[in-house]
Amino acid sequence: MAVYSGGMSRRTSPSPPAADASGRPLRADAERNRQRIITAAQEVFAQRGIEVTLDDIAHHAGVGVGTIYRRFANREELVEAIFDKEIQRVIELAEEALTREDPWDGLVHFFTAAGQDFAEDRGLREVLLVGSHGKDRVAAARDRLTPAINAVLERAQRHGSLRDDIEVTDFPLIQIMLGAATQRTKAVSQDMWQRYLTLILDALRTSRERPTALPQPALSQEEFDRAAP
Amino acid sequence: MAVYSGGMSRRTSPSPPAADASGRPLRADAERNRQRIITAAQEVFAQRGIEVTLDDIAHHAGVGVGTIYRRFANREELVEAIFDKEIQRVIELAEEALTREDPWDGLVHFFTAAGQDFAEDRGLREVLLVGSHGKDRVAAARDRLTPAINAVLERAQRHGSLRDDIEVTDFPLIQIMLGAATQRTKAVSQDMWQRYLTLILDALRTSRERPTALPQPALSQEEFDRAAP
DNA sequence: CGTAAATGGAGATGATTCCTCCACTTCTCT
DNA sequence: AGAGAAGTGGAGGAATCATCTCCATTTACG
Repeated sequence: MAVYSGGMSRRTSPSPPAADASGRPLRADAERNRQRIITAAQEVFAQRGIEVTLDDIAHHAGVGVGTIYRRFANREELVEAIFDKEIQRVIELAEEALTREDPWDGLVHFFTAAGQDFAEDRGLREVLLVGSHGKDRVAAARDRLTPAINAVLERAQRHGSLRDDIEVTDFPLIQIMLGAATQRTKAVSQDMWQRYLTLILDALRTSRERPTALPQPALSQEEFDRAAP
Repeated sequence: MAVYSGGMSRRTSPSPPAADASGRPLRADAERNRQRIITAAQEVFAQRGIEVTLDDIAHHAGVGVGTIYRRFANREELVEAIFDKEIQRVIELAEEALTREDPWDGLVHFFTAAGQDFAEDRGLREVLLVGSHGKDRVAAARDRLTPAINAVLERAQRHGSLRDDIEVTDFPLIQIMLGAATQRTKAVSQDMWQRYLTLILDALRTSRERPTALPQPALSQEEFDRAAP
């Protein structure tokens, strides 16, 4: 009963073929299954978080659990394999923001692009924002991420567009807040987080005369109820 | 090994003595234990959420699980008994906000008081904001809450201080976001949510020239890591 | 002090998860 | 083509964990 469903978002790029412990490359069918497992894990983690069972992932990949355990020693190893790649991407996003000409624009772009990644990937939120899972790996990633975020923020502050009292740790906390809004509303609207990001950006500006137009209409009471998990 | 620890915050008011099914009042020791159970449940739900086991609550109350099951048919019944009271309090907060003279002031006060309640009570957040638990009871409560919130918001909008594009469902979503920030930071600071509420209030104003001073300094990187669950 | 009420907490019951194991299938290489 | 190595699925062992029941014992109270 295969439920494998093919590619996911732009974040996916095929992993390089893996070799066996003794250096021998994987048999063709094994390699194919390995890719399926990785893709399935990305999708399932993204949709339902890191707590999902390996049985779920196996089922989604259309393989047996045994097959997963043949390639990954245990759950943790699979989780790492997936999120090393995804965390890397967020770092690139921050570095890229610095190349934008207008500092405020760079900041907005960074908050939005990261928000998009987090909105699409519950697993990524849980690993990178909530903590508690795979501490070491994540701490290392954060050490690369922090200076980049800092640069984005400070550049916008010198420029006068970002209020002075914002610091690095505000970024993950804002993303955590947006993630919570996403979680609560995603059953009904994928992009509600944009409404709240726009609000928060209005808060981050040094000053403003009028509200920025919100990109999403508020949920109706009925939608809000329907979205309840 | 009793761990019963006495009163909690202002939210506590002793429940009226309960009567047995046949109308007979409870024996003195039974009544005492019933109160202990209720208090313990409030405390434990508040600290660790509704998912805690009844064993935990029993232990915290210094009674056996059997004693809980003697008073409450099952888990769900206990949860309801606790949160009916707490939800009621939030409703009162909204109604009270309308009595404040300045509309913006009323709104700020309401968001803050509710934020405080949610920050102190993880169980309340889970029941009232996240949904998924005790749908019916909560839906009923929400029907009373909604008009009150609406009144608070509309009054501030007519007054010109609150931006026009905010609606009722923004309130619970903002509280959800603050709750997420609280959850992530509470191990290190109880009041971080105030920093982010202040930011959000700056977003909700129709216009402003300067940032409002933030009531809490940002977390340091080290604190942020240490706060990880 | 006798009796009805109340109690504690071990354990029955039922989920749930991770991971192992091995009879069987599928590849690959000569 | 056929032997042997590599790979596979998924039932089920082992561990954990939560709800709720049961009853020998303790406690309150007329």
